[in-house]
Amino acid sequence: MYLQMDRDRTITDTMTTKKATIKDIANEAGVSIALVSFVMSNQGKDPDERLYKVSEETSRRILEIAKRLDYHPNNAARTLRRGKTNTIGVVLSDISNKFFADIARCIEDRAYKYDYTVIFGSTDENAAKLENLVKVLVDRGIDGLIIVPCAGSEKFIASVADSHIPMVLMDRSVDNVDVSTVVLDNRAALSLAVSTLVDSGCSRIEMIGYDMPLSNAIEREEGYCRAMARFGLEENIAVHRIDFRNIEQQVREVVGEAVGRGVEAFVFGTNTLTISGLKVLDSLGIKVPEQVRVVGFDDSEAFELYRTSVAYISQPIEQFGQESFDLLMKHIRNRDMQSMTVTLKPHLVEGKSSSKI
Amino acid sequence: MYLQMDRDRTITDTMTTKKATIKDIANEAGVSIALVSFVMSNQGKDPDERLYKVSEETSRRILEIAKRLDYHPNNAARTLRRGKTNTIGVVLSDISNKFFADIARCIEDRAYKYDYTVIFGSTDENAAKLENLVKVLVDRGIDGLIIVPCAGSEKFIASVADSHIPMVLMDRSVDNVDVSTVVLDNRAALSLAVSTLVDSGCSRIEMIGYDMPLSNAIEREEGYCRAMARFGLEENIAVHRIDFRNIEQQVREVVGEAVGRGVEAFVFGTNTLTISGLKVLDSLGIKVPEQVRVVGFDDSEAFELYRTSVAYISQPIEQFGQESFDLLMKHIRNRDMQSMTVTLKPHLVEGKSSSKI
DNA sequence: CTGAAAGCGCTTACAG
DNA sequence: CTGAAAGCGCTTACAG
Repeated sequence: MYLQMDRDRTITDTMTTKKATIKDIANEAGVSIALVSFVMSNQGKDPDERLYKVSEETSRRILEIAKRLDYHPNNAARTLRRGKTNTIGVVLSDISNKFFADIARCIEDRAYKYDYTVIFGSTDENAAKLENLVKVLVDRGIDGLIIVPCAGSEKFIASVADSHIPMVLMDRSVDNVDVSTVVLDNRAALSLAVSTLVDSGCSRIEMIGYDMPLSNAIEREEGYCRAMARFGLEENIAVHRIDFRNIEQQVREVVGEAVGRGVEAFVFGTNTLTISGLKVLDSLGIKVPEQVRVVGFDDSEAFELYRTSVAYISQPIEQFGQESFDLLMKHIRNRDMQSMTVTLKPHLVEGKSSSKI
Repeated sequence: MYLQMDRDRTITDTMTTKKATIKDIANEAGVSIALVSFVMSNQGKDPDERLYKVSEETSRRILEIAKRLDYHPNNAARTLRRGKTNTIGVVLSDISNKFFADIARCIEDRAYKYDYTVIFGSTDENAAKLENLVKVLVDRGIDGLIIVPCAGSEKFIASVADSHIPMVLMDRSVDNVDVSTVVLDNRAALSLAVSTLVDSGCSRIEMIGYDMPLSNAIEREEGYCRAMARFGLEENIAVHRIDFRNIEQQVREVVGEAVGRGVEAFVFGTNTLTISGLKVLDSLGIKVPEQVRVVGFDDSEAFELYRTSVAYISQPIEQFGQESFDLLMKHIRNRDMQSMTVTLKPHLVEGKSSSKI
């Protein structure tokens, strides 16, 4: 019991031992806090670029004391003074979704390199949640935002753009808003998917996508339709739009019905839909690619495992993360920069299910 | 060109229109900034708990002006004054790994509820990176840390614990350090795995885990060995330790060799190993469960898809996130709290590959 | 080469 | 019920 109390007292003591500040260093070194601040802030800088010269000896002494006192600049004070947080907010659909988790990781790495901190938020495709998240982040004082817009958030996105907070949209674009955007060439992606299937002898190819008014969903549909038309398969065009709140059941119905009609191949519009579709096909006892061919979307460990593996459209994840971050940095550094759109190229990963038999 | 300039000027104007502060509100309302601050900080609070009473009318007027001026408290100033950031750091292995991504999502949701912001960092099982990340986060001034320790980080973890920064370890424990921890009952998990396989008629069951001195890896091995012993299968015990930097190749060798020896079943120690193992089995043309049975670890969309699906140990992801966060909150609120360990229960998700034929 | 001082926006005893 | 004032830790002209 006594031991316990001693231990607690020690904890409290340590707690009240405040962290060292520039004031402590200044006292110890017998110089002004201004000098300490200056030395601390000009560490890595090229001597010629420094505003003032500090004598080698003083500088060294200050640095040494700082080290001894285990000095760490107070971030809040610095932020308050500088008006810059070195933090960005990243608002995406769901960070537990593999596609976004992968991108998150790339952004994290890149931000770390640039001495930026990133705060993630998931919207679950809910516009109210997106709005709330962005507000919280802005209140926190982020320097910029990377946002995956969701259906219904268009007006709010426009208002954020108007407020001139540095911002980059990712994965999906929003019409009539002057904002930088990083997206996939979705039409090219679906064109790739259709071509592959046509090459392998299919003509009854149907698409399964989301029933959401999102740029990427719309463009993927368009890409599918155009590609089908290009191959003279207009009459086989069929797009099934799935409500993302009820994926499992709807995919089951759609796939079951389509297979019954003798469809030869499916193109799925997202990774979640692909997984769901493969499960359904499996449970129906339908063999891929023997009975039905499949082209999925996004990388998934599942695709490689699925029987002799399915083919899928692979998005350049790293580029998504990097380009979004880099573009945001540019906007942060130059607030007057023109907004721009970066379009990334997809590529097709062949699986036996799409190749010629 | 002129239009362009006009546009830029507007941007600049907007930019220099500074955000409203309590001072602006005070001026507008004809009261002191102290009063404004007080009103703003006691919004939701029970009137009886408020330190002072402010006249209804004044309060309402201030709130109204705040709203009109779109006032948002400056986070940096508040933090500087309060010495509390309402931000926690979460350092995990790799946020793009499904297991951690899922947990991250749970922590994010929970933190959001409690008005906390969370900053994630990935270590890639690299102790130096972990150390660096934690230092950056502490410099940023987080209120607490959730850490997935990696091999080699033990001493550093101990030093962080000594500094009395509120901290919770997750997924893995560290010996001889007085720190709260949330872990899976790994022995129970492997016991479940082995029992299931024995039930389905296997006796030549081998385990494939990581070659890492981590508590969870060690406990899973122990769990496997004990369970095998309990069933009188001591002589069949075989644990294969994989170097996590070279998973693919090593798993290929180990699995290939074991199958050659007529092994009946594999227990994999993590999701990554399971995926890797299933790929190898597939590429070797070995049918699961007909030729070899498999019990994997962690949920993966891939498992359900894998042929007639494999069985796997499912970890309670939500609890991992929630318990870790809640425990950390307790430590933040009560700095003298005794550290404690929360052990979560695994459960087995049956797949046809493990069930009796 | 170095120091004194103002100020970033907020909170919190203290005084009335 | 309300105000004046100090101070959180830092940066940045300004002055010498």
